[in-house]
Amino acid sequence: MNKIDKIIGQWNRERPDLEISAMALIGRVKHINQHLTKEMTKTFALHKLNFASFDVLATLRRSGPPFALSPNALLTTMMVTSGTMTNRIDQLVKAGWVERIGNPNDGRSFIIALTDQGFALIDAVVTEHVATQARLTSGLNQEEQLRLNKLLDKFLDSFE
Amino acid sequence: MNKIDKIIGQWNRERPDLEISAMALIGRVKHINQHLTKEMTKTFALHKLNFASFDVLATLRRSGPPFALSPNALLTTMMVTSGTMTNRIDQLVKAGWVERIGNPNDGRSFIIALTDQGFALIDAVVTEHVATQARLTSGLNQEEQLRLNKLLDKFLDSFE
DNA sequence: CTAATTTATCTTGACGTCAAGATAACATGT
DNA sequence: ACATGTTATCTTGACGTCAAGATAAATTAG
Repeated sequence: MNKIDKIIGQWNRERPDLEISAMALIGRVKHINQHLTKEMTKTFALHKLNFASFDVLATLRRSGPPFALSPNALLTTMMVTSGTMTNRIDQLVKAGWVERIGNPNDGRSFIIALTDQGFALIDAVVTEHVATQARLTSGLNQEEQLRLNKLLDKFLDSFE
Repeated sequence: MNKIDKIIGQWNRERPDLEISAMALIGRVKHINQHLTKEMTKTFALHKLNFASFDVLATLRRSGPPFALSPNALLTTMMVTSGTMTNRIDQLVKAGWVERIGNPNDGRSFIIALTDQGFALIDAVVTEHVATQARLTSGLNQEEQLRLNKLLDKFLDSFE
């Protein structure tokens, strides 16, 4: 009898007219996400990073050489607003992990490039991060993870 | 080939040493949660509510008569800090949906009680909310939802 | 060549949250 | 009684985010 089950029980008692089967599913997704986020953040904090900064560095790293993208490309990938992106970049520049490089062919635009320190940092952090993720999912065996992945994939696809 | 698959592909190319199967699973949970939250928020916004306010009103409503709980009980249930709770309550009091009622036996404590307007509001909103949730999960059939629920439940239980 | 439009990025102000600590009342041991 | 510790709630300051709009450069239409 966990937290979600208790909530469902309360609603069934108070509002038996409502068909709330979807609520349990959505509630579980929310709680799982909350827990995972909290735990992953701990790994980042060990390197003075927050989730947002990790996200930017990781996106640049996995984009491959030359490890540089425009702010616009970054905010599109991460689905955040331009204001948020500017803020994230400012912090990373201040820390010396990325730099803004002007585009000679377009006075408006820049590319955000990993510095050597930024590259070294994200390469180290992502290794730990992957280990954290493996630990967080270890409560399910290989076969369960596969089935869960398939269902989540279908769920996700249904939104488009 | 969705967004998650693309990220996995990039990591496999750039860091083939990493075993990143957990990343896809966690990434999907994150994206699904983000989408669900965004959609549910729209329902709340129709009634000038945000997610936080809905959460408080719904917790009071489903707790049953007399539809009142202490701030401490509320923040424990919702896993937010006391500062967050004070802020949420202040807003709801200002809007006239809850009221702070002092405890004659304990000068420190209050209970937060739904007003008649608050009760009427949350009863209406939750009905719409449940319909929204049903729509958001309609991409999976009954059997798939059941299997997903079971897997999520096990996943969630593995955190304790 | 100029004016209007589009594109890329940054700025501002507001919001919800948290961590840390302040405040005030209650409970307990001597 | 009184001092000490505990409990319940609120306050403050900082953070990350967003929406709206400002700025400035590039593009397009006439």
